[in-house]
Amino acid sequence: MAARKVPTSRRDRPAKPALSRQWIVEAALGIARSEGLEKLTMRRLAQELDTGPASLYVYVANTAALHAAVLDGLLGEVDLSGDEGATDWREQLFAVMRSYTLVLFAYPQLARSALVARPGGANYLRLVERALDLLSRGGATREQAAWGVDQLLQSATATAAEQSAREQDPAAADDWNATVHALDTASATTHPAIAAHMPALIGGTPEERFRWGFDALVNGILHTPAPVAEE
Amino acid sequence: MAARKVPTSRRDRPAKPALSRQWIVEAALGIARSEGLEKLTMRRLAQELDTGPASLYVYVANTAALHAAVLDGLLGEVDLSGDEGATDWREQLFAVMRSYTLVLFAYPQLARSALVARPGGANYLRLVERALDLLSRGGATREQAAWGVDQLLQSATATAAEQSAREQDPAAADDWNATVHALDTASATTHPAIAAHMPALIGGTPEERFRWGFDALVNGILHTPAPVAEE
DNA sequence: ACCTGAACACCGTTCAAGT
DNA sequence: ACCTGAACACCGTTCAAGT
Repeated sequence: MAARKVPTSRRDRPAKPALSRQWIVEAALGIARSEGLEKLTMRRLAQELDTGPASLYVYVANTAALHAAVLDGLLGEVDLSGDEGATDWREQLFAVMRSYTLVLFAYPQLARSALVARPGGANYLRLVERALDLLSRGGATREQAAWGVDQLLQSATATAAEQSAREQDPAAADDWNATVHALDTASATTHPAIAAHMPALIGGTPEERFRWGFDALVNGILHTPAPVAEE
Repeated sequence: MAARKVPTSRRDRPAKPALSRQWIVEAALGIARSEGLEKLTMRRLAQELDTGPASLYVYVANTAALHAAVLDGLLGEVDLSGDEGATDWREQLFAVMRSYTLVLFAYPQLARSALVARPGGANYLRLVERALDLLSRGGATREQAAWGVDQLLQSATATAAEQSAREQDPAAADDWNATVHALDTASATTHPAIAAHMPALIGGTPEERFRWGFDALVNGILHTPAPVAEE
């Protein structure tokens, strides 16, 4: 037995591979997948790669850039083919947005960073391309499609950020319960509208709400004229 | 001159006031206001209050609870009266959502935590109450109003999170520019839809987009039937 | 009951020095 | 050019000890 203690968390690897941006991002994906984004720190990542944190800065500018790279990689898992059986553009678009949401769902906390630092990678472009095409097929004008895709992606991202945080983080779940309780016990005299809408406010499965939100947004996009841009 | 060095950042106050939850939250609001949410740490707050971080835990469970308390305080600044001149429910609702967005705008990074940890305080309830009432007046069913308010608040919160991060954080602004550049240089052969929608995709003022997004959402809410809850 | 000092277990990032 | 040890300047949270 050597006197030097080897960090227990490191499974033995055949050999220490050379550092490279690709290898770093892959390792980062692994940590995000298995331990969550909040554990994906420069120090933790360096430990996984058998080096010191300073070494990573040769390939990654900072933590935000690391998160962006991980997000871009994950967007590759979004299924753009849509529902193959459906010829209906709406059902195909729904399937794509659902797949996008599920991908963000699977990696908690990443959706939050997607809201702030929008991805601009190849996979994000593919997603936008596909959504634009489907909305156009649905009869949206150029302006409606362009701004509508923005709304749809933002809505899906926000839903994933909210929902997945709730499922993973006990504190966030407590917050949600507190909100439900606050709505539930709001006095009928001080908050008549809340009382009147009560079963509906907290009702519905997440799936029902997601589907309705999608349909409402798509209907609104198609029926609301956008200001036409100048030449 | 005393030998003991007084922290330079502390402006001299008449006397050290007794700790209390209210006083702590007020000091926290001050830091969030002047230095941003990311500077609002337990240690920084303790320093501002002339004590050690451990003392705060008597009144505040953890950092998340602190942020939630600050957010709840800020929601008190939302103008619920709406546009007094307008008798139109839609314009009033727009004014309320706009005010909500502007409040979140003024305190960068707070919108992000609002997405994850929904506030459940008195000010949040007032906002929901008002929005429900206005949507009902617009002809929404109970289910449409209940789920619609959720969508409207989520959309406004996400917009604020996105936009304010972009304005405050140079790194987030860079990300945005990178996204714009990626869209702009997307090849017409590999991404025909993006190329075809190009002026619109990055066009429009934030105000135009916000207004259109609001109208699209409201129109969708009113024209999309929601599943009726059981008794 | 309230408050505190000190400690534990972490962070991101930089930089001079090595190879 | 790439990699590193060590340091700087921070974090949140706990806990035993004080008042």
